[in-house]
Amino acid sequence: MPELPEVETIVRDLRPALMGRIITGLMVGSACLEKMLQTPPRRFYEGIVMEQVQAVLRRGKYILIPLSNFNVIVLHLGMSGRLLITEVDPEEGDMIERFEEENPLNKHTHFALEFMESAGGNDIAVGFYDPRRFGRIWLAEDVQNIADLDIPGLRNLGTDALDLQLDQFSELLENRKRTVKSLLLDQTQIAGVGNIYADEACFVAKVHPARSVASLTRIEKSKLWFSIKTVLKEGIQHRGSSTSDYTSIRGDAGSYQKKHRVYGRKGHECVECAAPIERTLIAGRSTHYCPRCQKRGE
DNA sequence: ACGTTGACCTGTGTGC
DNA sequence: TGCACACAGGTCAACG
Repeated sequence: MPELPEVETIVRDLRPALMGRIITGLMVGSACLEKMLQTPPRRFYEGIVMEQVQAVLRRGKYILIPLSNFNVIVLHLGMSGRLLITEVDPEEGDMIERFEEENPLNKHTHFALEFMESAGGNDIAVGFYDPRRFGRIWLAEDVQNIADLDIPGLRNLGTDALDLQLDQFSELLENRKRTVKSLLLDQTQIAGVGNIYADEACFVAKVHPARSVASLTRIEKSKLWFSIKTVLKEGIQHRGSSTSDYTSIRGDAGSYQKKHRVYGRKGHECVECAAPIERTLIAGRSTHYCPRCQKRGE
């Protein structure tokens, strides 16, 4: 589900809610134990309990939560993962217990963190809801430099799409045979772009997603670079795309799906030329484009 | 060095 | 209503 704009929205909401709070509890469901939690639960618990949240950061589609003991909680939401925040009335007793019993989404809430009140507010819990269980959770220990976290996927992560400069982007395209779509989705090259925003960026740049990157002209390269930035920033402004699962930490939907130009619009009229949008498979992923605005040739 | 395919999972929508 | 099938925002490994 979540690509850069969705994860960025989550991080921006989570940051003020968690900053300075102390972690007091942990809930790990059995489904989570098997695959999702990548650090042994006892080690995870001992590495976070009574530690204070120092920051809430994003790298590509990963969420990082550095703690006062130099450990870092790392989260990846996979396809269907959501973080949901619950404020707890102190009268109601143990929040993790309540979370398990009363949360309407509890069947797929496999993991939760509990935070002590700060500055007089109520205690809160953050639940990790993930029906498909592609999400992953790690604890990186004794992290001296946040830039070299030893987590698979993060270790080889490319430059964050929002930080990518045009000259860097052009270099990534040099002498490569691969398709534009597969390059945009490759997290080791560009971090944060997923299936929706790859299609949207190609449309805005008027580039067919099956073109080889080597075939792009200098002007097409810079248009594509600018289009990536444009659609990601638009996505953030609209608090993400909610086409099926994604919601914010308060459970509300983003609105960028209403602005999609091609993604999920198969058979609908192109917003520019009214030709019907087509859907095909490129790099194994569902890909949407306008056959008239995005020519394969040249 | 590529692309493709299947695996990992559950839920939802469609067509018969 | 039931059933089969296609499809879903991500990543990883195996194969050709």
